[in-house]
Amino acid sequence: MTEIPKKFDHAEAESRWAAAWEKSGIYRWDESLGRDATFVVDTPPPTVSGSLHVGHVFSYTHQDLVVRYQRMLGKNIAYPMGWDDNGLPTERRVQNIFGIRCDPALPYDPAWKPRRDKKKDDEIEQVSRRNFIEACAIITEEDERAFEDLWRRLGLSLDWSRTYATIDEHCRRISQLSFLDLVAKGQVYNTESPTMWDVDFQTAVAQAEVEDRGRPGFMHDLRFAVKGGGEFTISTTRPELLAACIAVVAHPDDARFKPLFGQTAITPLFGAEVPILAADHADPEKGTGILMVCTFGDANDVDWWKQSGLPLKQVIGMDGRMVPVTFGEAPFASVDVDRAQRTYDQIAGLWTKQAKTRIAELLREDGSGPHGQGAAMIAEPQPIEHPVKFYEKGDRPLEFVPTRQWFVKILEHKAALLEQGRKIDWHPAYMRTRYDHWVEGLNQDWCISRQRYFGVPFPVWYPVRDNGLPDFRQPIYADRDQLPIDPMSACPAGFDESQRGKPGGFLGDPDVMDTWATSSLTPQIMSHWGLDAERHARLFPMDVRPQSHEIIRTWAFYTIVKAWMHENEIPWRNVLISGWILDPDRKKMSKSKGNVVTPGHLLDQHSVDGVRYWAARARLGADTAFDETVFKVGKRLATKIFNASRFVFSQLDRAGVTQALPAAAIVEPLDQAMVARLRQVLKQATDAFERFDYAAALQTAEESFWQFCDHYVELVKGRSYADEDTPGRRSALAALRLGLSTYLRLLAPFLPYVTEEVWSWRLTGTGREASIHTSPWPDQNELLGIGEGAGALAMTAAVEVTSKIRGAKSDAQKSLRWPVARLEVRGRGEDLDAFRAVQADVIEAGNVDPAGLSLEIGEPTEGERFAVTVGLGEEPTEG
RNA sequence: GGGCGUAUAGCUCAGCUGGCUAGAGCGCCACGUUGACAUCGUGGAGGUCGCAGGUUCAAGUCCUGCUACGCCCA
Repeated sequence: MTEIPKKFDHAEAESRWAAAWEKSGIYRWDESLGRDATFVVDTPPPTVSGSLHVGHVFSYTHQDLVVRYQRMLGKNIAYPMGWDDNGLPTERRVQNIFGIRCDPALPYDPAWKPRRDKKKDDEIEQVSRRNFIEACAIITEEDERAFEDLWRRLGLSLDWSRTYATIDEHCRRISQLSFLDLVAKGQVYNTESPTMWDVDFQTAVAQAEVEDRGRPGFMHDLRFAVKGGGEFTISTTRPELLAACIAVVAHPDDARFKPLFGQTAITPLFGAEVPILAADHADPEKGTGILMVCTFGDANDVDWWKQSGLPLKQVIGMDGRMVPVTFGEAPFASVDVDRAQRTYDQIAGLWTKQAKTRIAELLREDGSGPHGQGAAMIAEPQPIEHPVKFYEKGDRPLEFVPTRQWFVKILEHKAALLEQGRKIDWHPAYMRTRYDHWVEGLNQDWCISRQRYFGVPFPVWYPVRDNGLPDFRQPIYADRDQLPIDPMSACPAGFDESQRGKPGGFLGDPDVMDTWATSSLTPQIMSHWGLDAERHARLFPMDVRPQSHEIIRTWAFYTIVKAWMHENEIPWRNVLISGWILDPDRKKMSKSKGNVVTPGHLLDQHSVDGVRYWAARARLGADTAFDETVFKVGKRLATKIFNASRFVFSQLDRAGVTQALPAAAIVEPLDQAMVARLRQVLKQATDAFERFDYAAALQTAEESFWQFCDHYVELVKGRSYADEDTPGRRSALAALRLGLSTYLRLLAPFLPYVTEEVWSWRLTGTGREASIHTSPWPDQNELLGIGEGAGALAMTAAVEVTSKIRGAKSDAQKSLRWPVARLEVRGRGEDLDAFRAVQADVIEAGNVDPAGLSLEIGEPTEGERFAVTVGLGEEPTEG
């Protein structure tokens, strides 16, 4: 029999149990069991950016609580972890750490090794695409290790044998399969069209990755000439796009400009003749009410241009500089070609910001105005604050640049996607509104191609025509059994490598997929959709998707899209949304704000159980302020569990009790009253967990456990200490063991280490009971055959009278063992009856002289059950 | 500008479909250590439940408006 230790060394216990759980494999998914017996979790694959903070600990603990409850119910748990390692965040880190950039034109250098010893001033090294990807792999492996170490320490009950990474071979295969399936279903297309473009990263981005940021700008009022005489003034924040102006528009109902519709305007400086037209998006209240349409200043320009049939004048390049253009050649017509060219040459090659300044200067010059009269710009530009679109990870505003991209059709499926959202249970329910709003507000198809390197390639080539240009309209798709492939190194069927880039040959698609194109498939990645139909059926649709609310529009949304497109299914039945960690000033904790707390020292100081307790107190969806005092409370609970268990087991040991005693042994009213309370707690905690409300389950279990310790255990000590084997002692021991065993299991999901530790002393059994974490969740059936006795009323009576006795001693500044010579209890008949049933235990616990006890029927004071008078004795009795 | 959420003791939070004389823990104050626990126990003091109206026999709980904060979207 294990000797029960005196102190709880949480750090030692944590490493010991983490290793033991891994060795015994209690968290493994059993592939042989069917869907109904299995509980499947679609865990967020974190972006392994290398930085960990308490926010991670917070939300991942939430899902683990639910998982541990389900495991104790006897479910076969499928709970894998994945790493979302491809994409821009990794590329950025790799560039910074190794001082490198990818140049896809360079050949692979097998001897090249990345170096970490570079200084800031060292020249950036250009490496081949394959070398660059190898460097990315090095970094992601390191980052993944750091995450895994933390997750293991946190006691997340993951099946580590199922770990995946979104760049690994299996995930590339599933992603490419998904792409080909969407091609077959007609849900994906490639086209050249203006796309939101980050000029620094030089890649397209999707609507979900775009955010509006309030930025200062200037409103410029510019005079345009009307052909044949007259003028008007437009307002614009982007005068540098003047050369790209293709039309001037005002609202169709705007009386001020109605006479101009159908006429032709002439742009200042560049002398372009452009139509004056009506357009609904022109806001009469904004600026002068009439505005220029450029290719492209904003999304309105893009939308309007698409249906206008007007030419495209692209002046912004993919690098964010003004591209050289030739006036006099279509589409850059001008009434004064020489002047237009002279003007434009002054901004060609400049960044847009510089071009704006230069153009503004030119517009101030005399003669730039309509018909050569005055300056085109009236007054000085007016400072304004306006929303500007940025890539969420970018530093400069997005531009609309026409590029060839792959898109998934989502705009035409809004109704179906909303319907899918309604089939899923959201917890809390109001979070579905976010999903609905996002779907309703979609205005672009999902752009899934990125002009990057560390990602999943498209399994696509393009035939090269006789003129040497690729034919994008006739893509050659890879065969399913070829996957995963990289079209930059593999050939399409019927071609050989010598034909790459040659007329009559082929070209590989150089782009990679958006990281969400892969992470939207996490259910399919785990289930091996498309590869293993039986396994898929055992796991899909999944039970729960835990995540936080800011990625409803991305991860949740895209996953719902894919499951619907592939199989007309929902990916999971429940979505659990965790809130955020706020700093003590209630600001969101984020790296950029510099208020991030890292979890390492918290775990050292407050123990894993203490930290998990803090996370478990936060209800789903609710943001929580970071508060270290809560960790202490959790650690205190763990200590309490440890000490209470020591007491109970030492009593059992003393009596030689090694097995659970029969239910029929619990005969004392106080013990039966404790069991009655247990019945309530069990129901409440179970109901809460069934609603995924782990926080409520914890609150119920915790509160009741403290009552168990502070009241029941104290009241029962007298009988428990008895030396002879009486029914009263046996009842106490049976109830203590039952109560403890129940509370330990109720608390096990929250505090896995301390509960396993004390469970292992005396309660470990065989099979499921080898670990508390696989032991059965406590059930009402365990309490069958235990009498109701005086019911819960008996406990209430005992607690209330005991509290009065304690209060009297506290008031008199005496110790709790100070003798009570006289105890008068007055109450109603039924309350007195309840008290009588437990009075022996109360007398013993309060050190009351039995001869001094008197009961009296009467009305207690308002709001209380009993009126109690306590007469303290003269001095403590010995022994 | 639209939407969602939150506002309850000094702090962090419970209070489900209205019945509370509004709770817990932390912190604070006082007292108490020979048998589970000082990583503790006992007791105590703390609130006109953001503001203003309304519904109701009854509102922290429902309705309307407002204010502050957080987030999402434009």
